[in-house]
Amino acid sequence: MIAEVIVDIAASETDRIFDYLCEDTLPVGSRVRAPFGGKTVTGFIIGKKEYSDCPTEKLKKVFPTPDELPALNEECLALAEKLAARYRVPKALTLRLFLPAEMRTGKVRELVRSFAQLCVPLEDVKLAKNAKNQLACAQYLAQNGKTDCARLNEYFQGGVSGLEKKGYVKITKEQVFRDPYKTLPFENELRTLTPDQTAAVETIERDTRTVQLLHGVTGSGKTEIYLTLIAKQLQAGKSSIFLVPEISLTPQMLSQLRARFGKSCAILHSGLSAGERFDEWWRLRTGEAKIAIGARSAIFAPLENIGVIVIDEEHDSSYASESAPRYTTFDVALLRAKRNGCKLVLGSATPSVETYKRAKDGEFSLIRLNKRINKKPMPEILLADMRREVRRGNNSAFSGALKEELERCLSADKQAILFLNRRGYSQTVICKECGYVAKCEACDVSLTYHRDEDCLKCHYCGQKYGMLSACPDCGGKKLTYAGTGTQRIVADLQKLYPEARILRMDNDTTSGKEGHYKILKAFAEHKADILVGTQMIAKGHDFPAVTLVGILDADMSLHFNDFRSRERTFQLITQVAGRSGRAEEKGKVVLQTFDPENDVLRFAMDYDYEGFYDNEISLRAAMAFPPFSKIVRVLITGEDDKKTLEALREVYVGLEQLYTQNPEKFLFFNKMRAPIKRIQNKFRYQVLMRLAERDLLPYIYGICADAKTREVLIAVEENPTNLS
DNA sequence: CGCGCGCTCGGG
DNA sequence: CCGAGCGCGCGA
Repeated sequence: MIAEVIVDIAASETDRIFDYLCEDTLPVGSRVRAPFGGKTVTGFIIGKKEYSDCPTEKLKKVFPTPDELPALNEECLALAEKLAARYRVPKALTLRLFLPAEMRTGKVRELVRSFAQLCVPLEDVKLAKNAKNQLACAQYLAQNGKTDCARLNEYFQGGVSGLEKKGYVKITKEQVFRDPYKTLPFENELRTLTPDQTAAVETIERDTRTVQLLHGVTGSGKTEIYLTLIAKQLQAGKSSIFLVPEISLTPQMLSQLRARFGKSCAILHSGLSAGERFDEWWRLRTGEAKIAIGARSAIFAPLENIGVIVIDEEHDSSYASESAPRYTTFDVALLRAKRNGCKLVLGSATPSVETYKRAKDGEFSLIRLNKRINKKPMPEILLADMRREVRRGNNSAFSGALKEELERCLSADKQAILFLNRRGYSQTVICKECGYVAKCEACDVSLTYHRDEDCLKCHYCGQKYGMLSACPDCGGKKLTYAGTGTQRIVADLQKLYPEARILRMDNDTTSGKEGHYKILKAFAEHKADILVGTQMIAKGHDFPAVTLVGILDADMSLHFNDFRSRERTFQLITQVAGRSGRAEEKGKVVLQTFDPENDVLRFAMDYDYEGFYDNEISLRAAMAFPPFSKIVRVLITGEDDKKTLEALREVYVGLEQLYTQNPEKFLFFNKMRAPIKRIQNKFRYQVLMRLAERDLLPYIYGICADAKTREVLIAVEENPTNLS
């Protein structure tokens, strides 16, 4: 038979079907080895047929890999096809998404092991006198039966192969699984839910819409709802996908899930060894495990007959892929949900504005959980006006209120978390006396200081503004650009509280995930009193002894040069506040800002998501930002400046034509240098657009795909999270 | 993507 | 006249 093969080479030139001869038994979806242009590459059979249009003498034969099942099922193939078309990338790239990386890199050596077994009685084994190893090996096999060849070779060097050659031993290849679980007892039982939770589960099951948004305050018991939905599907013989932000796959959560679902669940996360991850993937593929749990990439889990897909912390930015194909997890999840006829459940305490709008518009079902399960109030948030602190002569990073609370906290032998946000190197100009922030007149987005040109720029429209020498509002001269770094904070803090044990966690000092985990563990065990860190300490961790959270520079995130900065700030504060007072003691949060009247901070203080949303959505509408438009950035990067510029020109010509033909569909269109002109030796240019409708997107992808060359990379980013 | 072919340029 | 270097097109 003829196999239609996609070779695993990520290039547009090879992105087409190549016909090969193959065995009739080799199913569609199989991974194969295919002779291709002088050497042998991996390929995927995406179809089979009787005849090929290709001249017979050109046809070569593919040979199978030792996989026990085709690596890709029909749904995966169809989905890979769709994604390749949607993002205009080679099919090899989208097919890869469905496989564990280990399968491609071949780093997993223990996938198949050889097993030896005697095939004649021991008495019939006739050997030369000096063949001691073979004899010993045969005796061992007679006694122990089928044995791993690797082990036999260790004991009796060369013995097995000698026996095999003489036909006394049969060698079979078998797949072995590593078991990352200590065999744990588990219960797949439904737990007792609160009436609110039960109602939520029932609504989700009853509602006919595919997408269900679960909007529940922190501590309202969303996780138990997900687990119940999944457990019910499991009982009905259906599989599930449960997605969480990478960061929240903490050891506690993992053991909780394993205790609940045992071997029925497979956990795909970066903490596993390559081999373990690989085996977890195969357990899903074979159907031995029916629940896939993991970060973004787990949406590609090789499952069939999916009963429910859950995306927890739906608003989390880690759900957007940052390299080609730049898929959004939601889009893929929706495709899979529709294909499987199942529900897609999104959960968050602070849904993204885009998602919430769709829910309010009735496209998604909206389920609210307004009460915390333990009925405890949310921690109280105190606002510390940093302008007043400056006026009083306090130029430190700590307000009087924060110091007061810290002292109270430390003397009660409780723990505190100090949080500071140094996202990127955005240089926002802020007046320390009145809280004024320089913003673009056209875009209402914070301006960014550019040292090389000594000017302020808007990253959304490229407009330049002169650098300020004094605050235009109050005339103050105390204009600053950046927040204080973690190191400085820790040093100052130690000076203030020489007795306190302080831990610091940030990307510069803490190497790798292991390091992070160690620090968090030490803090959880109360081996320190204060934890200072960035974003990463905000998520998912449970520190019962923490009664105080300090947010040192809320303005940093609030005035980031991004249309989502308000939204992110609200999410951040809500999330960080959730770290405080998780056990008996009531928690407190001190929120330091130069802009105490800011409405986002006010809404966050009151835990008023609805208020925040109403305010934000009208702002977005007024400025025509998403979800009322689509921001598209075409980023062109290359090492050779000339060739990169050439590619920019070509893309620009194509896009400009699109623009002049459909001016009414564009809210903004311009080409410019990327705000960071060079990263890792690559020159960067961009064409920035804001579209009123999304129907032009395929053309944009098309133009960019055509202009792509070997040395110049062209990326299309939809609603990008940062514009550097 | 990686190879080989063929064209070009430079040195002998 | 020959050898190294790069651009282009091909691969089933």
